Amino acid sequence: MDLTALREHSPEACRGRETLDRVAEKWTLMVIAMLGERTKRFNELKRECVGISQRMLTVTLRSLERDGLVTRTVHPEIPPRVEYTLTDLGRTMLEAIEPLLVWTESHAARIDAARAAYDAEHPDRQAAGT
Amino acid sequence: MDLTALREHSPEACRGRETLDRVAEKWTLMVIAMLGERTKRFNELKRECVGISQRMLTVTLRSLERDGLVTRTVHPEIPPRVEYTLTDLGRTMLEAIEPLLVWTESHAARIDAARAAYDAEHPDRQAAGT
DNA sequence: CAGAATCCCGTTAGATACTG
DNA sequence: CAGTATCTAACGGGATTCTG
Repeated sequence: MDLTALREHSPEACRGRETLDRVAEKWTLMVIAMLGERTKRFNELKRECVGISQRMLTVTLRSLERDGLVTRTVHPEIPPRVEYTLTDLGRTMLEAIEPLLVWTESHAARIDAARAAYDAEHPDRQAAGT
Repeated sequence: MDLTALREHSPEACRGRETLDRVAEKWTLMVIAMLGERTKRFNELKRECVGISQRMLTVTLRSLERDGLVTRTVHPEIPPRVEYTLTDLGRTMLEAIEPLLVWTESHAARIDAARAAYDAEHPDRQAAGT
């Protein structure tokens, strides 16, 4: 893999890093993963993204829409119904993060163990509020 | 792909989400990517992770070390030399994020375009300080 | 139901200065 | 060189209230 571009100072490289930042935003991966299953409504996403607040879901979705990763469809009904769907671009991103999601689930225990071991060996270095 | 676990409230699911958070920390992907090339020294990483501050690199590396993803080796010389290397676990993570890194580089332009288009169509909705 | 708006606090992260 | 320490501004993000 060639990562040369990430280190450069060109405008393209900056965009690459910005995109990396977007990926690294707290709820991006989670929301994309959930929408990867199928089109979903606001409250459905809210229920599934355990721990997300209403506000952050709104902000995240708006941001994903802006980046062309998610489509927002308002159905003019009462009560209102709004559906969110991955765009083609969003689906390419989903494919790109699938290995990471799988890794996350299958290695969580090992990381937990490593963390405990580290904390046991470095009783001094531990952060206060963790 | 089965993402059921991410939605659950079990301890394992919580660990999964925590691991997702760790992955989504701002500099994690970048540092892992850079170390994926080879063992590197502190200042080398600092130079390559454009935009990172000394403090954030320290914090990120310490955190990665704690999670068993990176090894820190101090060579007792003067001037001091400290080297960082991916562990086996870290290398499995590197493999998991490679598709994402590639995606990031190859789709940055499209995201940029989508963003510009969105901003043009929604002159009202734009955030102030973006 | 699906938000928008407001308030407000804790954490994050940059800048700076110091050290083994 | 490879950090640590401190101080502070900025931002993220929760809780609450209000609306079409």
